[in-house]
Amino acid sequence: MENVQFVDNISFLEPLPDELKEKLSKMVLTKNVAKGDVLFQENDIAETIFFVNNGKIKISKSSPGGKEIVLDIRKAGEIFPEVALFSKEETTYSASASVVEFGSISMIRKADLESILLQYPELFIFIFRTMAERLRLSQNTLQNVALYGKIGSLAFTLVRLCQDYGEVNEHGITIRLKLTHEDLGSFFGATRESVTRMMNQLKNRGIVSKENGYFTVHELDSLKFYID
Amino acid sequence: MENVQFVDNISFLEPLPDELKEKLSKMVLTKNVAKGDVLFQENDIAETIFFVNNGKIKISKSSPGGKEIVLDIRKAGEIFPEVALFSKEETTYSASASVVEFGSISMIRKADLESILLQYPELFIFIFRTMAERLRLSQNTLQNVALYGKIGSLAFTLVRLCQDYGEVNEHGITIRLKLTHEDLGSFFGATRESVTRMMNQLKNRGIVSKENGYFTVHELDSLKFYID
DNA sequence: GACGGGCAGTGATTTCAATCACTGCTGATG
DNA sequence: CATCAGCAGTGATTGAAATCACTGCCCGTC
Repeated sequence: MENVQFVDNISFLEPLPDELKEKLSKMVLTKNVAKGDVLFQENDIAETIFFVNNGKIKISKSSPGGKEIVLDIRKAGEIFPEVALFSKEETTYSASASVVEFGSISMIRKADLESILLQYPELFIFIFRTMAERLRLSQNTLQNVALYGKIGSLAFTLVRLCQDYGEVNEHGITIRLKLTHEDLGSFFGATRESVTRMMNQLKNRGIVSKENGYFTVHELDSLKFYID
Repeated sequence: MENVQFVDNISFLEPLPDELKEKLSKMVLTKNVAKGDVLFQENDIAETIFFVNNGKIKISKSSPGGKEIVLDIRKAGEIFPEVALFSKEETTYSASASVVEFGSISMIRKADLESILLQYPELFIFIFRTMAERLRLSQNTLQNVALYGKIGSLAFTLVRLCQDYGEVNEHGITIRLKLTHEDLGSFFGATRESVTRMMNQLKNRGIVSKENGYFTVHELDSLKFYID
Protein backbone atom coordinates (compact mmCIF):
# COMPACT_ATOMS: atom_id res chain seq x y z
CA MET A 1 0.00 0.00 0.00
CA GLU A 2 1.20 3.49 -0.86
CA ASN A 3 0.11 4.84 2.48
CA VAL A 4 1.72 2.26 4.64
CA GLN A 5 4.93 3.24 2.94
CA PHE A 6 4.17 6.85 3.80
CA VAL A 7 4.08 6.22 7.54
CA ASP A 8 7.47 4.52 7.35
CA ASN A 9 8.99 7.43 5.46
CA ILE A 10 8.14 9.95 8.15
CA SER A 11 10.37 9.00 11.02
CA PHE A 12 8.72 11.07 13.71
CA LEU A 13 5.51 9.09 13.26
CA GLU A 14 7.35 5.92 14.21
CA PRO A 15 6.51 5.97 17.93
CA LEU A 16 2.78 6.01 17.13
CA PRO A 17 0.84 2.93 18.17
CA ASP A 18 -0.06 0.73 15.19
CA GLU A 19 -3.69 1.56 15.58
CA LEU A 20 -3.08 5.29 15.05
CA LYS A 21 -0.68 4.61 12.20
CA GLU A 22 -3.43 2.67 10.49
CA LYS A 23 -5.86 5.49 11.06
CA LEU A 24 -3.42 8.06 9.72
CA SER A 25 -2.71 6.02 6.63
CA LYS A 26 -6.36 6.16 5.74
CA MET A 27 -6.42 9.92 6.11
CA VAL A 28 -3.56 10.79 3.79
CA LEU A 29 -3.36 11.09 0.07
CA THR A 30 0.04 10.41 -1.45
CA LYS A 31 1.16 11.68 -4.81
CA ASN A 32 4.25 12.23 -6.93
CA VAL A 33 5.35 15.75 -7.68
CA ALA A 34 7.62 17.20 -10.37
CA LYS A 35 10.05 20.08 -10.27
CA GLY A 36 8.20 23.34 -10.56
CA ASP A 37 4.87 22.05 -9.22
CA VAL A 38 3.18 24.53 -6.91
CA LEU A 39 1.62 22.94 -3.82
CA PHE A 40 0.05 26.11 -2.49
CA GLN A 41 0.38 29.84 -2.78
CA GLU A 42 0.57 32.55 -0.18
CA ASN A 43 -2.96 33.61 0.79
CA ASP A 44 -4.67 30.37 -0.23
CA ILE A 45 -6.93 29.07 2.53
CA ALA A 46 -4.83 26.73 4.66
CA GLU A 47 -6.64 23.37 4.71
CA THR A 48 -3.93 20.87 3.99
CA ILE A 49 -0.73 19.84 5.75
CA PHE A 50 2.01 18.08 3.79
CA PHE A 51 4.60 15.43 4.56
CA VAL A 52 7.63 15.07 2.33
CA ASN A 53 8.33 11.45 1.49
CA ASN A 54 10.93 12.30 -1.06
CA GLY A 55 12.28 15.30 -2.93
CA LYS A 56 12.69 18.92 -1.85
CA ILE A 57 10.09 21.61 -1.35
CA LYS A 58 10.85 25.31 -1.31
CA ILE A 59 8.90 27.54 1.09
CA SER A 60 9.07 31.15 -0.04
CA LYS A 61 7.43 34.55 -0.05
CA SER A 62 7.59 36.94 -2.94
CA SER A 63 7.07 40.59 -3.69
CA PRO A 64 4.91 42.08 -6.44
CA GLY A 65 8.19 43.21 -8.05
CA GLY A 66 9.06 39.57 -8.69
CA LYS A 67 11.69 39.29 -5.98
CA GLU A 68 11.56 36.22 -3.81
CA ILE A 69 12.76 35.28 -0.35
CA VAL A 70 13.24 31.60 0.46
CA LEU A 71 12.30 30.82 4.03
CA ASP A 72 13.21 27.19 3.98
CA ILE A 73 13.70 24.06 1.91
CA ARG A 74 12.00 20.98 3.28
CA LYS A 75 13.30 17.49 2.69
CA ALA A 76 12.24 13.88 3.18
CA GLY A 77 10.73 13.18 6.58
CA GLU A 78 9.70 16.76 7.22
CA ILE A 79 6.30 18.35 7.56
CA PHE A 80 4.97 21.74 6.48
CA PRO A 81 3.45 24.18 7.10
CA GLU A 82 3.25 23.45 10.85
CA VAL A 83 2.51 27.11 11.35
CA ALA A 84 -1.01 26.56 9.97
CA LEU A 85 -1.95 23.92 12.54
CA PHE A 86 -4.62 24.89 15.06
CA SER A 87 -5.16 28.18 13.29
CA LYS A 88 -8.64 29.64 12.97
CA GLU A 89 -10.91 28.63 10.13
CA GLU A 90 -10.13 30.58 7.00
CA THR A 91 -6.57 31.31 7.96
CA THR A 92 -4.38 31.50 4.89
CA TYR A 93 -0.93 30.15 4.16
CA SER A 94 1.67 32.80 4.86
CA ALA A 95 4.07 31.60 2.17
CA SER A 96 4.09 29.55 -1.03
CA ALA A 97 5.41 26.03 -1.51
CA SER A 98 6.85 24.66 -4.72
CA VAL A 99 8.85 21.62 -5.72
CA VAL A 100 12.55 22.13 -6.38
CA GLU A 101 13.46 18.46 -6.61
CA PHE A 102 10.91 15.88 -7.76
CA GLY A 103 9.62 13.34 -5.29
CA SER A 104 6.54 12.26 -3.39
CA ILE A 105 4.39 14.00 -0.82
CA SER A 106 1.50 12.98 1.38
CA MET A 107 -1.35 15.30 2.16
CA ILE A 108 -3.64 15.32 5.15
CA ARG A 109 -6.52 17.57 6.08
CA LYS A 110 -5.50 20.02 8.78
CA ALA A 111 -8.36 19.02 11.09
CA ASP A 112 -7.48 15.34 10.78
CA LEU A 113 -3.89 15.88 11.77
CA GLU A 114 -4.97 18.12 14.63
CA SER A 115 -7.14 15.39 16.10
CA ILE A 116 -4.27 12.91 15.88
CA LEU A 117 -1.95 15.37 17.62
CA LEU A 118 -4.39 15.83 20.47
CA GLN A 119 -4.65 12.09 20.92
CA TYR A 120 -0.92 11.71 20.99
CA PRO A 121 0.88 14.49 22.90
CA GLU A 122 4.29 13.08 22.11
CA LEU A 123 3.69 13.99 18.48
CA PHE A 124 2.30 17.37 19.42
CA ILE A 125 5.48 18.10 21.34
CA PHE A 126 7.54 17.06 18.36
CA ILE A 127 5.74 19.47 16.08
CA PHE A 128 5.98 22.19 18.71
CA ARG A 129 9.72 21.72 18.84
CA THR A 130 9.98 21.83 15.08
CA MET A 131 8.17 25.13 15.02
CA ALA A 132 10.37 26.50 17.79
CA GLU A 133 13.41 25.69 15.68
CA ARG A 134 11.93 27.45 12.68
CA LEU A 135 11.29 30.50 14.82
CA ARG A 136 14.85 30.53 16.06
CA LEU A 137 16.11 30.18 12.51
CA SER A 138 13.94 32.97 11.25
CA GLN A 139 15.03 35.29 14.05
CA ASN A 140 18.67 34.46 13.52
CA THR A 141 18.36 35.18 9.82
CA LEU A 142 16.66 38.45 10.63
CA GLN A 143 19.48 39.38 12.96
CA ASN A 144 22.01 38.67 10.24
CA VAL A 145 20.24 40.55 7.49
CA ALA A 146 19.60 43.54 9.72
CA LEU A 147 22.86 43.77 11.66
CA TYR A 148 25.57 42.18 9.58
CA GLY A 149 25.64 43.02 5.88
CA LYS A 150 25.14 40.84 2.88
CA ILE A 151 28.42 38.95 3.36
CA GLY A 152 27.37 38.07 6.89
CA SER A 153 24.04 36.83 5.56
CA LEU A 154 25.74 34.81 2.84
CA ALA A 155 28.06 33.19 5.36
CA PHE A 156 25.13 32.45 7.66
CA THR A 157 23.18 30.90 4.79
CA LEU A 158 26.08 28.67 3.79
CA VAL A 159 26.57 27.50 7.38
CA ARG A 160 22.89 26.77 7.67
CA LEU A 161 22.80 24.83 4.41
CA CYS A 162 25.81 22.82 5.56
CA GLN A 163 23.87 21.84 8.66
CA ASP A 164 20.72 20.85 6.78
CA TYR A 165 22.15 19.50 3.55
CA GLY A 166 25.84 19.03 4.22
CA GLU A 167 27.69 15.85 3.34
CA VAL A 168 31.10 15.59 4.96
CA ASN A 169 33.91 14.36 2.71
CA GLU A 170 37.67 14.68 2.32
CA HIS A 171 37.41 18.22 0.88
CA GLY A 172 35.10 19.63 3.50
CA ILE A 173 31.30 19.80 3.53
CA THR A 174 29.41 19.56 0.26
CA ILE A 175 25.92 21.06 0.15
CA ARG A 176 23.68 18.48 -1.51
CA LEU A 177 21.38 20.99 -3.17
CA LYS A 178 21.70 22.27 -6.71
CA LEU A 179 21.94 26.02 -6.20
CA THR A 180 22.69 28.95 -8.48
CA HIS A 181 24.06 32.24 -7.22
CA GLU A 182 20.61 33.66 -7.69
CA ASP A 183 19.11 30.92 -5.52
CA LEU A 184 21.62 31.66 -2.78
CA GLY A 185 20.83 35.36 -2.90
CA SER A 186 17.13 34.68 -2.48
CA PHE A 187 17.73 33.32 1.02
CA PHE A 188 18.64 36.77 2.26
CA GLY A 189 17.77 39.28 -0.42
CA ALA A 190 20.87 39.86 -2.49
CA THR A 191 21.18 40.02 -6.26
CA ARG A 192 22.91 37.43 -8.43
CA GLU A 193 25.80 39.80 -9.19
CA SER A 194 26.42 40.59 -5.53
CA VAL A 195 26.49 36.90 -4.67
CA THR A 196 28.95 36.28 -7.52
CA ARG A 197 31.29 38.96 -6.24
CA MET A 198 31.09 37.78 -2.64
CA MET A 199 31.57 34.14 -3.61
CA ASN A 200 34.68 35.11 -5.55
CA GLN A 201 36.11 36.58 -2.38
CA LEU A 202 35.34 33.38 -0.48
CA LYS A 203 36.72 31.28 -3.33
CA ASN A 204 39.97 33.28 -3.44
CA ARG A 205 40.43 32.74 0.26
CA GLY A 206 39.94 29.01 -0.20
CA ILE A 207 36.85 28.98 2.01
CA VAL A 208 34.32 27.72 -0.55
CA SER A 209 34.40 26.16 -4.01
CA LYS A 210 31.88 24.89 -6.52
CA GLU A 211 32.01 21.70 -8.58
CA ASN A 212 29.35 20.57 -11.02
CA GLY A 213 26.61 22.59 -9.43
CA TYR A 214 27.34 21.84 -5.78
CA PHE A 215 29.06 24.14 -3.33
CA THR A 216 31.68 22.75 -0.97
CA VAL A 217 32.68 24.58 2.19
CA HIS A 218 36.33 23.98 3.06
CA GLU A 219 36.61 26.14 6.14
CA LEU A 220 33.44 26.31 8.17
CA ASP A 221 35.13 28.29 10.92
CA SER A 222 36.21 31.06 8.57
CA LEU A 223 32.56 31.40 7.55
CA LYS A 224 31.48 31.70 11.15
CA PHE A 225 33.95 34.51 11.52
CA TYR A 226 31.88 36.57 9.06
CA ILE A 227 28.77 36.07 11.17
CA ASP A 228 30.09 37.68 14.30
CA MET B 1 -2.41 36.56 47.65
CA GLU B 2 0.05 37.80 45.05
CA ASN B 3 -0.20 34.64 43.03
CA VAL B 4 -3.95 34.42 42.89
CA GLN B 5 -3.81 37.87 41.41
CA PHE B 6 -1.29 36.56 38.91
CA VAL B 7 -3.67 33.97 37.48
CA ASP B 8 -6.31 36.64 36.98
CA ASN B 9 -3.88 38.88 35.13
CA ILE B 10 -3.10 36.29 32.50
CA SER B 11 -6.31 35.96 30.54
CA PHE B 12 -5.48 32.82 28.64
CA LEU B 13 -5.25 30.93 31.91
CA GLU B 14 -8.85 31.76 32.66
CA PRO B 15 -10.41 28.61 31.20
CA LEU B 16 -8.29 26.46 33.53
CA PRO B 17 -10.23 24.50 36.14
CA ASP B 18 -9.83 26.01 39.62
CA GLU B 19 -7.83 23.05 40.77
CA LEU B 20 -5.12 23.66 38.15
CA LYS B 21 -5.18 27.39 38.80
CA GLU B 22 -4.47 26.68 42.40
CA LYS B 23 -1.63 24.38 41.48
CA LEU B 24 -0.17 26.92 39.09
CA SER B 25 -0.33 29.65 41.68
CA LYS B 26 1.87 27.62 43.94
CA MET B 27 4.43 27.14 41.22
CA VAL B 28 5.00 30.74 40.27
CA LEU B 29 7.09 33.42 41.83
CA THR B 30 5.89 36.97 41.26
CA LYS B 31 8.08 40.04 41.49
CA ASN B 32 8.22 43.68 40.57
CA VAL B 33 10.68 44.81 37.93
CA ALA B 34 12.13 48.22 37.11
CA LYS B 35 13.08 49.77 33.81
CA GLY B 36 16.43 48.45 32.67
CA ASP B 37 16.28 45.19 34.64
CA VAL B 38 17.59 42.25 32.66
CA LEU B 39 15.51 39.08 33.02
CA PHE B 40 17.80 36.86 31.00
CA GLN B 41 20.53 37.10 28.41
CA GLU B 42 21.02 35.31 25.15
CA ASN B 43 22.84 32.01 25.80
CA ASP B 44 21.78 31.66 29.42
CA ILE B 45 20.40 28.20 30.12
CA ALA B 46 16.64 28.38 29.56
CA GLU B 47 14.99 27.21 32.77
CA THR B 48 12.35 29.79 33.43
CA ILE B 49 9.27 30.96 31.58
CA PHE B 50 7.79 34.39 32.33
CA PHE B 51 4.33 35.91 32.41
CA VAL B 52 3.89 39.65 32.18
CA ASN B 53 1.39 40.92 34.73
CA ASN B 54 2.22 44.52 34.06
CA GLY B 55 4.78 46.61 32.22
CA LYS B 56 6.64 45.98 28.99
CA ILE B 57 9.50 43.60 28.25
CA LYS B 58 11.82 43.93 25.29
CA ILE B 59 13.04 40.76 23.58
CA SER B 60 16.16 41.45 21.56
CA LYS B 61 19.35 40.11 20.09
CA SER B 62 22.52 42.08 19.81
CA SER B 63 25.81 42.02 17.97
CA PRO B 64 29.29 42.27 19.48
CA GLY B 65 29.50 45.68 17.76
CA GLY B 66 26.82 46.95 20.12
CA LYS B 67 24.01 47.03 17.58
CA GLU B 68 20.70 45.60 18.66
CA ILE B 69 17.67 44.13 16.95
CA VAL B 70 14.37 44.12 18.81
CA LEU B 71 12.34 41.02 18.06
CA ASP B 72 9.31 41.92 20.10
CA ILE B 73 7.93 43.85 23.02
CA ARG B 74 5.73 41.85 25.36
CA LYS B 75 2.95 43.40 27.37
CA ALA B 76 0.53 42.48 30.17
CA GLY B 77 -1.11 39.09 29.72
CA GLU B 78 1.62 37.71 27.47
CA ILE B 79 4.10 34.92 27.99
CA PHE B 80 7.72 34.50 26.93
CA PRO B 81 9.82 32.82 25.71
CA GLU B 82 7.41 30.16 24.46
CA VAL B 83 10.13 29.08 22.08
CA ALA B 84 12.02 27.51 24.98
CA LEU B 85 9.18 25.21 26.01
CA PHE B 86 9.74 21.49 25.50
CA SER B 87 13.29 22.13 24.39
CA LYS B 88 16.05 19.75 25.36
CA GLU B 89 17.84 20.12 28.69
CA GLU B 90 20.57 22.72 28.54
CA THR B 91 19.00 24.62 25.67
CA THR B 92 19.79 28.29 25.94
CA TYR B 93 17.65 31.37 25.42
CA SER B 94 18.05 32.64 21.87
CA ALA B 95 17.54 36.29 22.77
CA SER B 96 17.73 38.61 25.78
CA ALA B 97 14.84 40.09 27.75
CA SER B 98 14.92 43.41 29.54
CA VAL B 99 12.34 45.70 31.09
CA VAL B 100 11.41 48.82 29.11
CA GLU B 101 8.46 49.82 31.29
CA PHE B 102 8.35 48.89 34.97
CA GLY B 103 5.78 46.40 36.17
CA SER B 104 5.36 42.93 37.57
CA ILE B 105 6.21 39.52 36.21
CA SER B 106 5.60 35.96 37.32
CA MET B 107 8.15 33.23 36.82
CA ILE B 108 7.59 29.50 36.52
CA ARG B 109 10.01 26.66 36.01
CA LYS B 110 9.92 25.41 32.45
CA ALA B 111 9.26 21.82 33.48
CA ASP B 112 6.35 22.85 35.71
CA LEU B 113 4.62 24.75 32.94
CA GLU B 114 5.22 21.88 30.54
CA SER B 115 3.44 19.46 32.83
CA ILE B 116 0.47 21.81 33.13
CA LEU B 117 0.32 22.16 29.35
CA LEU B 118 0.23 18.40 28.88
CA GLN B 119 -2.60 18.11 31.37
CA TYR B 120 -4.56 20.80 29.65
CA PRO B 121 -4.36 20.63 25.84
CA GLU B 122 -6.49 23.73 25.40
CA LEU B 123 -3.64 25.72 26.90
CA PHE B 124 -1.09 23.88 24.84
CA ILE B 125 -2.98 24.84 21.71
CA PHE B 126 -3.09 28.44 22.83
CA ILE B 127 0.68 28.56 23.26
CA PHE B 128 1.14 26.78 19.96
CA ARG B 129 -0.93 29.43 18.23
CA THR B 130 1.00 32.20 19.92
CA MET B 131 4.22 30.75 18.63
CA ALA B 132 2.78 30.36 15.14
CA GLU B 133 1.96 34.06 15.17
CA ARG B 134 5.47 34.97 16.24
CA LEU B 135 6.83 32.86 13.42
CA ARG B 136 4.62 34.61 10.90
CA LEU B 137 5.67 37.97 12.25
CA SER B 138 9.33 37.11 12.11
CA GLN B 139 9.05 35.84 8.55
CA ASN B 140 7.11 38.90 7.47
CA THR B 141 9.73 41.16 9.00
CA LEU B 142 12.42 39.21 7.24
CA GLN B 143 10.61 39.61 3.94
CA ASN B 144 10.41 43.32 4.48
CA VAL B 145 14.00 43.83 5.49
CA ALA B 146 15.29 41.68 2.65
CA LEU B 147 12.97 42.71 -0.19
CA TYR B 148 11.71 46.20 0.52
CA GLY B 149 14.23 48.73 1.72
CA LYS B 150 14.45 50.60 4.98
CA ILE B 151 11.37 52.72 4.33
CA GLY B 152 9.37 49.57 3.71
CA SER B 153 10.66 48.16 6.99
CA LEU B 154 9.86 51.36 8.84
CA ALA B 155 6.32 51.39 7.49
CA PHE B 156 5.89 47.72 8.38
CA THR B 157 7.15 48.38 11.90
CA LEU B 158 4.76 51.28 12.41
CA VAL B 159 1.81 49.22 11.16
CA ARG B 160 2.78 46.40 13.47
CA LEU B 161 3.12 48.68 16.46
CA CYS B 162 -0.28 50.17 15.69
CA GLN B 163 -1.76 46.70 15.84
CA ASP B 164 -0.07 45.77 19.12
CA TYR B 165 0.02 49.11 20.92
CA GLY B 166 -2.33 51.32 18.97
CA GLU B 167 -4.98 53.45 20.63
CA VAL B 168 -7.55 54.82 18.21
CA ASN B 169 -8.50 58.48 18.68
CA GLU B 170 -9.73 61.44 16.70
CA HIS B 171 -6.30 62.05 15.12
CA GLY B 172 -5.63 58.49 14.05
CA ILE B 173 -3.83 55.72 15.91
CA THR B 174 -1.43 56.60 18.69
CA ILE B 175 1.26 54.07 19.56
CA ARG B 176 1.28 53.75 23.34
CA LEU B 177 4.97 53.09 23.64
CA LYS B 178 7.65 55.68 24.37
CA LEU B 179 9.97 55.30 21.40
CA THR B 180 12.95 57.25 20.16
CA HIS B 181 14.05 57.23 16.54
CA GLU B 182 16.86 54.96 17.60
CA ASP B 183 14.41 52.51 19.17
CA LEU B 184 12.39 52.42 15.98
CA GLY B 185 15.47 51.72 13.90
CA SER B 186 16.43 48.80 16.11
CA PHE B 187 13.33 46.90 14.99
CA PHE B 188 14.77 46.51 11.51
CA GLY B 189 18.39 47.60 11.58
CA ALA B 190 18.50 51.25 10.60
CA THR B 191 20.46 54.09 12.18
CA ARG B 192 18.94 56.94 14.13
CA GLU B 193 19.76 59.44 11.37
CA SER B 194 18.13 57.33 8.68
CA VAL B 195 14.98 56.97 10.77
CA THR B 196 14.92 60.74 11.34
CA ARG B 197 15.13 61.43 7.60
CA MET B 198 12.48 58.87 6.73
CA MET B 199 10.16 60.06 9.48
CA ASN B 200 10.49 63.60 8.15
CA GLN B 201 9.24 62.38 4.79
CA LEU B 202 6.29 60.69 6.45
CA LYS B 203 5.64 63.75 8.60
CA ASN B 204 5.70 66.08 5.58
CA ARG B 205 3.16 63.90 3.84
CA GLY B 206 0.92 64.04 6.90
CA ILE B 207 1.11 60.30 7.45
CA VAL B 208 2.69 60.29 10.92
CA SER B 209 3.36 62.80 13.69
CA LYS B 210 4.89 62.78 17.14
CA GLU B 211 3.59 64.45 20.28
CA ASN B 212 5.26 64.27 23.69
CA GLY B 213 7.10 61.09 22.92
CA TYR B 214 4.32 59.14 21.25
CA PHE B 215 3.91 58.58 17.54
CA THR B 216 0.50 58.92 15.92
CA VAL B 217 -0.28 57.37 12.56
CA HIS B 218 -2.82 59.44 10.62
CA GLU B 219 -2.99 57.42 7.43
CA LEU B 220 -2.52 53.72 7.98
CA ASP B 221 -3.29 52.95 4.35
CA SER B 222 -0.53 55.19 3.07
CA LEU B 223 1.88 53.25 5.24
CA LYS B 224 0.68 49.96 3.83
CA PHE B 225 1.42 51.36 0.40
CA TYR B 226 5.12 51.44 1.30
CA ILE B 227 5.04 47.76 2.22
CA ASP B 228 3.93 46.46 -1.16
C1' DG C 1 29.08 19.87 -34.58
C1' DA C 2 26.05 24.02 -34.49
C1' DC C 3 22.85 26.39 -31.92
C1' DG C 4 20.60 28.29 -27.98
C1' DG C 5 19.47 28.75 -23.12
C1' DG C 6 20.85 29.32 -18.62
C1' DC C 7 24.32 30.68 -15.53
C1' DA C 8 28.64 33.12 -14.17
C1' DG C 9 31.90 36.99 -14.47
C1' DT C 10 32.90 41.79 -14.68
C1' DG C 11 33.22 46.90 -15.43
C1' DA C 12 30.70 51.30 -15.06
C1' DT C 13 27.31 53.85 -12.91
C1' DT C 14 23.74 54.95 -9.73
C1' DT C 15 21.33 54.71 -5.55
C1' DC C 16 20.51 54.14 -0.87
C1' DA C 17 21.84 54.25 3.64
C1' DA C 18 25.79 54.59 7.06
C1' DT C 19 28.95 57.44 9.01
C1' DC C 20 30.90 61.69 10.64
C1' DA C 21 30.47 66.00 12.60
C1' DC C 22 28.13 69.19 14.00
C1' DT C 23 23.83 72.44 15.96
C1' DG C 24 19.62 72.97 18.43
C1' DC C 25 16.02 71.76 21.45
C1' DT C 26 13.85 70.13 25.67
C1' DG C 27 13.11 68.56 30.05
C1' DA C 28 15.02 66.83 34.33
C1' DT C 29 17.97 67.96 38.42
C1' DG C 30 20.91 70.10 41.54
C1' DC D 1 17.27 79.22 36.77
C1' DA D 2 21.53 77.24 35.16
C1' DT D 3 23.43 73.19 33.61
C1' DC D 4 23.60 69.04 31.38
C1' DA D 5 22.12 64.85 29.23
C1' DG D 6 19.57 62.79 25.81
C1' DC D 7 17.22 63.13 21.57
C1' DA D 8 16.31 65.26 16.99
C1' DG D 9 17.75 67.63 12.78
C1' DT D 10 20.88 68.32 9.03
C1' DG D 11 24.79 68.74 5.65
C1' DA D 12 28.85 66.47 3.71
C1' DT D 13 31.12 62.40 2.71
C1' DT D 14 31.84 57.58 2.24
C1' DG D 15 30.68 53.08 1.33
C1' DA D 16 28.01 49.01 0.13
C1' DA D 17 25.14 46.93 -2.91
C1' DA D 18 21.83 47.40 -6.87
C1' DT D 19 21.43 48.14 -11.46
C1' DC D 20 22.75 48.17 -16.23
C1' DA D 21 25.02 46.30 -19.98
C1' DC D 22 27.64 43.48 -21.62
C1' DT D 23 30.96 38.91 -22.53
C1' DG D 24 32.01 34.21 -21.99
C1' DC D 25 31.21 29.51 -20.80
C1' DC D 26 29.09 25.12 -20.37
C1' DC D 27 25.75 21.77 -21.57
C1' DG D 28 21.94 19.66 -23.64
C1' DT D 29 19.63 18.73 -28.05
C1' DC D 30 18.46 19.18 -32.73
